[in-house]
Amino acid sequence: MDPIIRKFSRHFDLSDDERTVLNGLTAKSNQISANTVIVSAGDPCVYTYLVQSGWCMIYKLLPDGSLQILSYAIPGDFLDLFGVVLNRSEHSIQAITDSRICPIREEQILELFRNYPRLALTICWFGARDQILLREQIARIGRQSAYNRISHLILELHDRLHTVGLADNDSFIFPVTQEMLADTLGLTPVHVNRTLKKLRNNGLMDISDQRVHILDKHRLMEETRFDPSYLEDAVVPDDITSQPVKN
Amino acid sequence: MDPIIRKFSRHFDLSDDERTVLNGLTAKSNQISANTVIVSAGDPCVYTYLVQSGWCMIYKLLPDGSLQILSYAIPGDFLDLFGVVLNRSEHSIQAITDSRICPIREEQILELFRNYPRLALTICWFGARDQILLREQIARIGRQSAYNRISHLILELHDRLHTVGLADNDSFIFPVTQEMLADTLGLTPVHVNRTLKKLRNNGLMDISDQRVHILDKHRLMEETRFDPSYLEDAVVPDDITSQPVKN
DNA sequence: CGGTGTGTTGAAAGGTGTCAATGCTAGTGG
DNA sequence: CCACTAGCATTGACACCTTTCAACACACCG
Repeated sequence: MDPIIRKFSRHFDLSDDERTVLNGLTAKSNQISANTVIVSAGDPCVYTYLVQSGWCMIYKLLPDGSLQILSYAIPGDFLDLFGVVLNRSEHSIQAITDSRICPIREEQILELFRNYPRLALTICWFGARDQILLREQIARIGRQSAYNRISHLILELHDRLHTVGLADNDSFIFPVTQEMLADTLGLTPVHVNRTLKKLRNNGLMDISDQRVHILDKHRLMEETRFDPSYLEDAVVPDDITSQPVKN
Repeated sequence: MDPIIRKFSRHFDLSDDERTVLNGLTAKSNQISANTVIVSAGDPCVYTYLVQSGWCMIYKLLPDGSLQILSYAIPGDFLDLFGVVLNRSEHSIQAITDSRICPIREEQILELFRNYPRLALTICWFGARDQILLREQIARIGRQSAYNRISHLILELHDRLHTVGLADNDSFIFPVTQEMLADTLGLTPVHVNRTLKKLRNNGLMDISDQRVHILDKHRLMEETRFDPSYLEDAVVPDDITSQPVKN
């Protein structure tokens, strides 16, 4: 089954008509190699993308030359879903690994809004979820120690990856360098390194060789007070899902 | 003219039909007093709100007891616009000042998606803008000094308030305590106080008596490297705005 | 084989936090 | 009208988490 169908199906049962439209969205995809810049800040927003495989990062290059990574996109995530209603992108997007992404034209999204209100609403749900992740990121950076920032982010990623079948119970492939972790969490690479060492010595997690090993998830969640409820799926409200597809 | 009409009109010309629907959204409004909790984390999402007057804050209470303010809502802003597609709220919302807010039922938003695609898309635009502000907040907290965090936030708020006529060229009412500023920017109240003093001594801005005075906007923008372009309005794409209202 | 990116470690500096005390203003109640 | 309190702003001294600077190890790769 096409990933996009699976993604939307999580929220309600699709009609045949809707399946056809969604399949049309992902008819073609592009293979891109690691470090490819997909969207550059200031670019006009013409496409949104569905990540089929690989990791991407959404980031801002600040005027002082520093880098702030805002979020990571993993398979199943949309890149810049709402970008299509904006004139130009305020951030940049880059592939971290070799990736396969599926470009979706602005026009195709608008078509959903015109004629497929349930799909349009579901897209809003994806957007709402992105917002939740951004808010969680703010709370991480704003009010937690380096130790907890890293723990919390790793737990979140583990949960997200597990949902799409890319993590087993205690490990996953993690193509993020310590420097990128630093640029994500508002730290320095050096301090990330020291903190990772401490996490390892404490028997909580081990990040090495592009792989995260969660050594003691229970204690990790307890010490970080990680509450994964914000990652749960929602269901699109009945009163619209039960509507006929077209008005 | 009703504020909500003005808000949507900024993006395209409304049909009479659309005006009627929008007016219906804001038919009634509630006066609430300062410090009222409007939404509490964990609540089911039944309403979104349009702020007509006053300031509100969106925040998270963290498990360790600390507070992270995520964003501020000023008149013309929606509170929790996408909340309606979620099962429960992940954050809390509280009035900072006495405020007038206009509750909008979930069902009313869904109605827009069913029958008023242009309005639904515009709502996405508002959501996209919220996302941009959240991302900017991440960059502020993650990669800037206390000095620049405060400057940047104040410049952003000044711009936003100016847009809705609540700031003149160099000052605005600012009902935010130093402690709240600290909880917004990931600092301590003590350090906020010292930093404000430094900003004042440097002749950049003065915050006192619930009011911000911008003393030297040019230098402030230069030192902070503040680029307000992310605050500009976008226009909803022609190809949907030129569509008939109903399909 | 040298170059480059990444990880690792040490020492020192510094921005920010912590603790604690004081002043100020508005509001409350006697 | 005056205590009295509560909330907020302000300041000093000191501790500490994090940064900065620098050096070195290691793996990968052309």
